[in-house]
Amino acid sequence: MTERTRRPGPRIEEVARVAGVSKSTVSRVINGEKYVSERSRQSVHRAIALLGYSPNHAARTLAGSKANAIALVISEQGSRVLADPFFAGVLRGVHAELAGRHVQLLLMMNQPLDGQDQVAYLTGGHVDGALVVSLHGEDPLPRTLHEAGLPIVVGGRPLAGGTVPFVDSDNFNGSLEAVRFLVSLGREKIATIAGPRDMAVGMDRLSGWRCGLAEHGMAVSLVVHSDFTPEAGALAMEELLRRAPDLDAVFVAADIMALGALRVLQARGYRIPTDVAVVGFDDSVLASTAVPPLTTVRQDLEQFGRTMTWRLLAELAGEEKLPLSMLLPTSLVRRSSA
Amino acid sequence: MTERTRRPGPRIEEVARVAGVSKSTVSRVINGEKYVSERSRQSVHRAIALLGYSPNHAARTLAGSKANAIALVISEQGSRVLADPFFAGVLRGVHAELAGRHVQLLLMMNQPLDGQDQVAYLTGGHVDGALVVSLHGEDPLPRTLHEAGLPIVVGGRPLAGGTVPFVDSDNFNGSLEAVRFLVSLGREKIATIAGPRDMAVGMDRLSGWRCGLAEHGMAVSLVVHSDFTPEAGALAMEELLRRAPDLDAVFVAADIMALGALRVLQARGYRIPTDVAVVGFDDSVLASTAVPPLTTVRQDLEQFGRTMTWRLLAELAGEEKLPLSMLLPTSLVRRSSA
DNA sequence: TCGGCACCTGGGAGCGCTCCCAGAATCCGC
DNA sequence: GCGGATTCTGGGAGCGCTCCCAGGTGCCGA
Repeated sequence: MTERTRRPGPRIEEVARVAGVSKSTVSRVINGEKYVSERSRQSVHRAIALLGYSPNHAARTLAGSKANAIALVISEQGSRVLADPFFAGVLRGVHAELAGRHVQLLLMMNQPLDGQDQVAYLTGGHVDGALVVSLHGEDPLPRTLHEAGLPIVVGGRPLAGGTVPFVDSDNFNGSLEAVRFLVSLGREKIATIAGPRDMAVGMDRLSGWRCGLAEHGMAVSLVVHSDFTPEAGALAMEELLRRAPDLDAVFVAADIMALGALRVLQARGYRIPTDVAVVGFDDSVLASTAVPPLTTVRQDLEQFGRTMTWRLLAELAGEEKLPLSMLLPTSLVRRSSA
Repeated sequence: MTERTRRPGPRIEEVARVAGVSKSTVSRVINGEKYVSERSRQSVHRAIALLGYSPNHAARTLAGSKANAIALVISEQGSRVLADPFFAGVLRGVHAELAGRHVQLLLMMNQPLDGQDQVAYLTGGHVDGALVVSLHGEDPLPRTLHEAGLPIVVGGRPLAGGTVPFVDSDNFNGSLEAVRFLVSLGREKIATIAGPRDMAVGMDRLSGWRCGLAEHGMAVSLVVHSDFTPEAGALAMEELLRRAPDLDAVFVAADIMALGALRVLQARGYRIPTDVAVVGFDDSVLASTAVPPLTTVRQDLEQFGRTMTWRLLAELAGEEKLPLSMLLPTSLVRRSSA
């Protein structure tokens, strides 16, 4: 006797009836198409407000040619330490940019086991496009998806290069500015703790350091590669001090490594910044709470997320002549460590 | 002339044909219903694998009585500093628990502007349930959703109490253990920097401290409330030292505040842990990189996320006699600060 | 022998939209 | 005035599933 349970809320049909038009017209209004009279548009809007109508996502997706959803894919190949605050900031930006549009945000993490499935899912029409946050430069996922024809935007420059659209902080110029600042302070023996060679973010920051030193004819030999952990940063600092006990500045490619470096320097009796000036990168929470507070290069993660999303939505909207990739400005934040 | 574009991939009809059964039977196999012969089940599975079939989410949702999706709602009322690493850890757990099931994870952030819309969306049949991560104890959202009949699990005990299912770390016992540890070290004047009064996490950790002291007949007057920032932690520490310059231990309700406290203590010339023992809470990255490395109470955030998800899915599956709320064990991590 | 029940199966309506098509109304220049 | 473009509108097929219903089969106890 009981009717089959239905989802709550009014249907488009009901809106049409109240507005005194056909459901085709209501659909046109909802989707912002042209060829709708102002009169119809008004009355549809009124009806929607009156009934509290909200379109059924599943039905739109099924009937239409788009999924009304994008995926945020976190491609996790190690280095989760770096990823944590990075990720939260970016996410905030993504969400802000999506606000008000009828686009669902699906979250996927790239776990080793389901790489296959994931590609199938993403390219299977369940989403219109994807934001791929991939800190590991040689991750094949972005390329795979892109070649499968799925519109994507990668967060962080892919090492492989090629034609995949990406957004990244301007790591090169950020580092360059940091080094120029150290030089302006009169520092003459400027070392660096660089990121891993297989991550673009590591290489770009290293290039900036190199370039900054080269500008002033300074030697570019004091490099130690490390990964993005405080422990590795400490080891790298020890190595640098072994090679050059008289260095007077170090540019560390991530705040989290700088913490380790700071600890080693202090343990060895170096005064900061008097004896050794330290500059980090990221301006994470860690930077302001370090002792002494860390001078660092700030990247705006929320802007990062917004830009990725904007770029993807623009492509989905059919906009042309979009820039393939975009670099976001960084800025030096002066605190006490340099 | 061109056919209307269709999504790629095979349909259920095709699977049925290849398997030599009807689409009803294929549907039954996919949904794990009973009353399917072993023979049919096998051949359907073979056909699915052969064709690389993956069910269309929109169609399932439209036709069926459930949405096959859950929402992760980040209810952001300030205190984002605490939220960042917390959130990333929980998310990992949620995702891990969801792996392999055909349930989409939708992400929503609770921005002030769209509170109304959000409730409408969530209760409008777009999702089967929601995980609400809400650190702010008096957030009305959980209650609103719950009263609207949407199955939810809240991350973090709601202050209002009531009958909303939640998962939380066992903040009380974690703090209790920390204090007992300090007592076992022979400390006699144990202060605390507590969290805000309007957050359950703050109050529970404070209760643990109180209880631990009361067990040994010690005074429970050395309390300063603070918020979850290093700056506020520093101010709180200064206040404590003003009131009791001779304190010999401080239990800080969050690592991030402990950093500020540490800085103040060191600036005042207190040796850690010789003069003052410091114990934090959370075991975030901050703890291991602090100088000295922080003894702290560890909460397993991934487990936190897994448990929330498990609880929600179990409820959706119609399981009965589920515990209303669940507290997850914490453990003391001994480092150098105490 | 025969109902009754558990097990298994296929057919087909219909979920709530979008989008194609056909056609009506209006406007323009010649 | 008239053909054509442009603007607007409604009707209805169909997206890919789920779930109800009707019905078939085999096994049991009466």
